Amino acid sequence: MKRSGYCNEIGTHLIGEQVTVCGWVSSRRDHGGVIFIDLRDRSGLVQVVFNPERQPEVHRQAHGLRNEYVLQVSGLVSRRPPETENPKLATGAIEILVDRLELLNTAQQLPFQLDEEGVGEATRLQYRFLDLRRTEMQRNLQFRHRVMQTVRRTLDESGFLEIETPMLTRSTPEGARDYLVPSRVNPGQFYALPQSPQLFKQLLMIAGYDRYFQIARCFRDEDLRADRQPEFTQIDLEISFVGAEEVMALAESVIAAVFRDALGQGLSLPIARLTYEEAMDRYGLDAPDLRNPLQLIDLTETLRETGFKVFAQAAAMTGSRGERGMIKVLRLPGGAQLTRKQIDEYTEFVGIYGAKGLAWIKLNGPWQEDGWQSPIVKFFSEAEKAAIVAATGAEVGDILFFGADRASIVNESLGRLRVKLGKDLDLLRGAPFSFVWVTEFPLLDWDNESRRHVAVHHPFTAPMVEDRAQLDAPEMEGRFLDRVRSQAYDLVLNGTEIGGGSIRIHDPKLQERMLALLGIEKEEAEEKFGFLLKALDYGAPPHGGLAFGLDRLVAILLGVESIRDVIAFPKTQKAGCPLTQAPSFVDPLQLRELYLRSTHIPK
RNA sequence: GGGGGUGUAGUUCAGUCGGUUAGAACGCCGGCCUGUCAAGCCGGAGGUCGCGGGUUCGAGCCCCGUCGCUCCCGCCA
Repeated sequence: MKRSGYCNEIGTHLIGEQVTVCGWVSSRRDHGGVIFIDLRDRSGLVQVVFNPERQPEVHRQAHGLRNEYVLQVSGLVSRRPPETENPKLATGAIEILVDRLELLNTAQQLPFQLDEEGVGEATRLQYRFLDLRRTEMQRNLQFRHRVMQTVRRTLDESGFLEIETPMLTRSTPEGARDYLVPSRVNPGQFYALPQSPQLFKQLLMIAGYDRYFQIARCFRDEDLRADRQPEFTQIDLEISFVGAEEVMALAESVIAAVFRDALGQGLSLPIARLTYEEAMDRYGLDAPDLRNPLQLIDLTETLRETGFKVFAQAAAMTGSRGERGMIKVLRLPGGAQLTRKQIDEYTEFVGIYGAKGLAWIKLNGPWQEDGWQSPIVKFFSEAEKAAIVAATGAEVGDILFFGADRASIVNESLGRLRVKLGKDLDLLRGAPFSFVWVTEFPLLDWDNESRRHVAVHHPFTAPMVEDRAQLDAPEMEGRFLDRVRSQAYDLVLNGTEIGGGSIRIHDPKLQERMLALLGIEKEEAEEKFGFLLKALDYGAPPHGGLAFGLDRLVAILLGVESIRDVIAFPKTQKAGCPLTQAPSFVDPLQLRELYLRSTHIPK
């Protein structure tokens, strides 16, 4: 049952040789006389030819072949006759003249055609084993493999140890909802599937392993998105005796290796950087796509005294915890030609993010000549108009979009509008892949719902050395702590966060203080992750690390919209698997063994 | 939990104002066909219009409910 190679490997160098290939019938063209079949395997296609004059018996056999039948064919590699070469095919210069045909298996008519575009995802996932035969999915998963191997090799060569950590672990506070696994031998108790190997990798640093990595499956029981699955894969790494610079440099070297090996492209290093503050100021989001030339401009000071009440009120706003009001503008060059309908659609769009409206000015001409078309322009003084032009550089033909509200609403709504305009109007410029580091994230954020601070990254992230004193000042408790910066960094690719990490706290006193600021009681901390706190007491080295979202990274590099297209067996938006029908009800006996009873009442 | 989109043949879709027998392409089946590669020509089969209820003389189309898939908000690093 030997085969001489993959279909795609049969080339002109084998002309005159006898070969054997195995694969699926991708298409057949039966002329009554000569029959052509494209035989497909994971490598690609090769045309095999059944000629009645060459092998009448085999030719007769070939009449019965249908799509997706599984064959083994042996024959002579031959240059195609002149005028019949197919330049669209890698193997298009040759064909195999079949002498022997073995029908390894037949196949029913497929539920969808493998070469059809736009087949519904429900059907594709239900028959994923067929969907995965498609060229695109073959390409995606083979590319993903290449990325993973490159990561492994690169990190191995950089002295990293690949170490596995438990999948059955314990629930941690903070973060996402856990997937729980009941313990049979410990009635009433549960494991949690890991949201990430975070605590374990810190323990490995404390244990002296110095450089750890893992391509780790992570689980989070939250609602899904196009770039979010309940289980996903992280390239997780951690290093001892380093600062943020070393971690970022290492991460860059990994990404550069992926570019070189998987994409065959160079990547110019170092990757550009922005602080969180700069990113929010200019782009309104912490993951900006720098291919988009549009920027936000802060007009809060310029228009603080304006007669337009909506703006003036926003500028005067001070939130309960120090969140300011803000006026920002987004200038769209050439945007004066947007229709009223388009503007209405953008107004509705920013409403999704909490904006109460979207003020705009079309610059049909200079303001001095009454050239500004806008529902709000009548409120502005001449000085304000001049200042708006000076601040934005706006020219005739442009449109200005304004946001005025709490800073978080202004930034998010205009930031998202910037992204949407970039997509709608095809504004993205420059290289197809644009990386940027975003650094100096805030350490803490105020959560209004629970009335306490929460960690922006996670509770083990170290503050910036310069800001440490603010944390320790007792009078700071519960006040404006969102101004403290952390040693956290995100790597952003084309406007999507593909990796993030931080330098961790290795000082037990600081870790204790941090937990106190997060409102986690000593007892609770002791119970939930006392093991980490204890470990910090036994000689914890300074350490830090980072994790890449492998699914997102691969999806962006391949230019596919959804990470489901780079995962072999993904789940639907309701976290189900149409192939296996998971999740499912289980036998009551299984539940009894686990000391469980469902409270669910079927409708 | 909320908002938007969508569901018609195996697949992708069309289906007018509510009106007679629900169409097309591809696929499938049969026949013909010796250089195709989107093979070609002739013929044919194939429908619980997601599901349930309602309005109507009459519903793929209107109304109510429900389910699936999908995009987004909330949630989630």
